[in-house]
Amino acid sequence: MLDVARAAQVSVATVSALINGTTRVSPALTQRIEAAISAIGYERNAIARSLKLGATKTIGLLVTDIRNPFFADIVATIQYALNRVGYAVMVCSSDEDTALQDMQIKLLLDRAVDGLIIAPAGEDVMLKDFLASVRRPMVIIDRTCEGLDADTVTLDNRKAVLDATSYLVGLGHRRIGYIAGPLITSTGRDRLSGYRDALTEAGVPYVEELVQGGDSREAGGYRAAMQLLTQRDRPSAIFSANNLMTIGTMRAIRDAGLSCPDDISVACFDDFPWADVFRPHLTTIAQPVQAIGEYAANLLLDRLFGQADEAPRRLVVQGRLIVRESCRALARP
Amino acid sequence: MLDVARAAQVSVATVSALINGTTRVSPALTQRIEAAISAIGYERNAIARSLKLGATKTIGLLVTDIRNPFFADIVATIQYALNRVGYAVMVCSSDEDTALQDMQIKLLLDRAVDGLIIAPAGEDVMLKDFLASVRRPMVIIDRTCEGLDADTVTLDNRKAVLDATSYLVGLGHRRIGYIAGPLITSTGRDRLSGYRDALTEAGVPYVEELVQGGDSREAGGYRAAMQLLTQRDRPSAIFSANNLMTIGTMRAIRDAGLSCPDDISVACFDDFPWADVFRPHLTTIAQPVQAIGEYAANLLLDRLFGQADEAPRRLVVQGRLIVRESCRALARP
DNA sequence: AATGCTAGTCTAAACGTTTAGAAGGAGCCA
DNA sequence: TGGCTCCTTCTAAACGTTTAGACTAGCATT
Repeated sequence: MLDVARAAQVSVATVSALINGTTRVSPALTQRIEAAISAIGYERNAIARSLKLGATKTIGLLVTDIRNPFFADIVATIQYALNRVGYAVMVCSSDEDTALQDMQIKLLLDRAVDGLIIAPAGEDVMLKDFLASVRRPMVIIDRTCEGLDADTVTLDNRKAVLDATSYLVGLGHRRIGYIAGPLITSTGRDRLSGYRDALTEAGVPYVEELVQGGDSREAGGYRAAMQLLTQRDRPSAIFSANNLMTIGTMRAIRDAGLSCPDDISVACFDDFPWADVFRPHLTTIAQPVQAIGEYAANLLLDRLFGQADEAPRRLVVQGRLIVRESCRALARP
Repeated sequence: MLDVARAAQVSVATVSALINGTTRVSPALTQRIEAAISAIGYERNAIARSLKLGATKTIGLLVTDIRNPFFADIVATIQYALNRVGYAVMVCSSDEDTALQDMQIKLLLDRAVDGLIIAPAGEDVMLKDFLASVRRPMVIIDRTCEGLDADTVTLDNRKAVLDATSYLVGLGHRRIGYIAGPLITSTGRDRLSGYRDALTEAGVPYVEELVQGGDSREAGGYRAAMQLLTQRDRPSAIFSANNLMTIGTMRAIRDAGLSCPDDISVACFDDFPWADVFRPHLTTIAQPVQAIGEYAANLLLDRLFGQADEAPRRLVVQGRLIVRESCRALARP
């Protein structure tokens, strides 16, 4: 900018004024400055600008796994919503690893992001103190973090699983296997409680051995499903608590030489874009992904522009059970 | 930092020296400074630091569609590789829209990224001049950009499709439909040429109407497949040139009331993590995604650290045909 | 006693912007 | 002519670091 100013024989203040349109600049100088800019090929240094303005117009987004289509969708939506208003998005993936998660957050903070959107991994309790120490606008998505004063966008997980389980019960299923996500997360607990509540409502006894813990990845889903499928009194249906574990579940069913829905019914959390194209056509709970992303972006923008000290807002959205063909009705005995 | 220096009664230079470990600091001062830092809760301002150092330790990554599992995987791999060496990744998605792409690149440059990894969208020619004007280390992945002096990592697309097509021919197929990606991209052209070359090799005539252009999204794949399926002399096999179009293709087959592989065989580009779990078990060309991501990250790091003026390197990796059950052998007539 | 070396610390000048407030000039009115 | 206002432009001080080079004191060497 100094070079431009010299070439145009004006002060840097005038160049800055012209570029930012903060003050009127006479036509004569405007022309000279513009000529100098294009002659030199000047590009404003964004770092110096950020330093002076105290904002980077960048937000950090941390998810547990970009490869998970659910989060890929979330990332795309948030990215789009924030780009529209001039913000860039720095994406990190914690791979469900709390140590990595801490590193990533530090990495983001060290890039001086103006705000954060986080889908937390690992145990709430551990994370809480760490996040509380981050003095930056922040919204938590997907899972909650008990006791943390931050905006959140979450699904009504209990209700969603309750609906799906009730649907299975309605088809006549009594032994329903449940492949759970990690119970150290609010999501894992809420979804499981939906399952329990549905059974209770229907008067079906809750059987400990029908609930198997997965790790929310494909491998965990596979192990858990195998456990269920090899029990002497095999369940007639399985509910899988997230999309990656569902893939593992289906692989286990295949490896066990069984067929869905003939030998075993399957319902699961999270929809797939191809669910009605490949067989078995899965019955799923679809999350309103777009809405979650938009809400998260908007909550953060509100904080960035507006009242930073307002009470935290907690948005809860509803899932939707999409019935396809992976669950069959049991004949009444 | 000034506050810390004052509180510890030292100069800012000493504080900086301690924090960065650039010079030895006596135990007495070390203790005083550390006490002051934790008392004040000081955190180094990364922007000021970047300004002084002239580097942000951040790279920009632009893909055409984060929701595409292929790119999600690429993003995750690159992110991991760069995080490991202290770089953050700013991700943008152009949604195959060249105007949006230009905006995103400007957005990234305006954040003063140290380098760029780009999977270009749209016509090569348009992009070339724009990218050439970006004076920053850069590597192009997935597609090439004719005439642009940049490092690239690409797949041997022609060879991959040639293999797949030859496989179909070997099964006895003669009328093989081809659902092409946009021919304004190198990827689109190279893949198509693999198809043509395989036919030529086998002495099978190339039929214009068997090649239908998709838009590389699901909707385009659907339209193209429908076109093929409703021809009087329906092809016995279809090759779909990317993963999203494949979903569209399968949807079209379903909507046409046909079954794969009984009524029509399907092979396609890009593997799915669930391809061997859901039916039909697709025969696909798998790209070495991890390798592509790693190579891209390493090429960029080489540029960032080393010789910025070295001749551009062009890496080409090989795909792998994974035969499953979506293609059936035709009885010899 | 003069000199040199080492270790630890400091001063001050960058890095490239933005912006408050000063300065200068033109036009207008009494 | 003097006093006002308005418009444009400039000066200079931030923003929070890093770092070359100066300085000091203590100690060993000649």
